[in-house]
Amino acid sequence: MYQFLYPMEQTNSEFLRGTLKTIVLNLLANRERMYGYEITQAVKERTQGQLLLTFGALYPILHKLEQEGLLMTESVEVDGRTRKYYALTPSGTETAQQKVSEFERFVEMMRSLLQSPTLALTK
Amino acid sequence: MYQFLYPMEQTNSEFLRGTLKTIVLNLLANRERMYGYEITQAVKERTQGQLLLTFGALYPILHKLEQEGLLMTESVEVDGRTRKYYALTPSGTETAQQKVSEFERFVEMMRSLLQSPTLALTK
DNA sequence: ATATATGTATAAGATTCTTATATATAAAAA
DNA sequence: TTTTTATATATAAGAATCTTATACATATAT
Repeated sequence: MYQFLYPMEQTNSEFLRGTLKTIVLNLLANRERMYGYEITQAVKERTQGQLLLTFGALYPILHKLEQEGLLMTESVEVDGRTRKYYALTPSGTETAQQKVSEFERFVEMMRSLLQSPTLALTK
Repeated sequence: MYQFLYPMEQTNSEFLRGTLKTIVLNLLANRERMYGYEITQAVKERTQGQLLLTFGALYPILHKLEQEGLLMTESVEVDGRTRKYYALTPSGTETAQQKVSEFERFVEMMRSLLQSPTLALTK
């Protein structure tokens, strides 16, 4: 009945800015192919409802990634409606991996900026 | 002569989007008060030249944080030029700490989205 | 004399996201 | 049986956030 036993706090954190492409590419890296609605549901599940990726944000991203040659599409007719599948191209697979490394590097950089110097001997 | 022995790779990563306020607030949390130019230099040093915070990004942030009551300013005349110091208000100190927690939560959320399900038993 | 370092600040433009809206079918609940 | 919820793709207006360019000004090093 209820999807979550406890209401989850939603993070529409400003930190998300600039991470959505990376999220989409990496979800696709794990699942062969997905369609838009499926991606929003996967994001919701994996974050326990913390992150709700909206269509207004998702579709422009999908279209841009396709245009950049990182995704390829395949349209399938289901129940009289067109379902559009997205899958990584070889170039997209490579980019997905690069983004993860870049993210880890970014996190380390942020930590060096956020930690207090008394704890870290920064001079 | 050379500030860095090895040329550092610059990260003007898209991940930075939305993190600059957090960075500025936390630099100020460690140093009593700082002026704009000093902040750009501190960012450069702490990240070994990886992140170069430009003035075009910094000043609008400082002004906005002041307007929100998170920073207070003090102008000092040095060599015929006005140097404007920024310091955290009590509210700014609180926000700085909150941002760090929020960032750590964000990183965990990102990891749950970026990791491959074969490694992580996601379902 | 020229370049580099120090210093504050605005403005035009690009990118990225949020919120609102449009369209449409199927299943479940009231 | 009517309404709500879930499923499905997509655009557009607007807000927020950064990048790049520019303006102004002094001091020091080359």
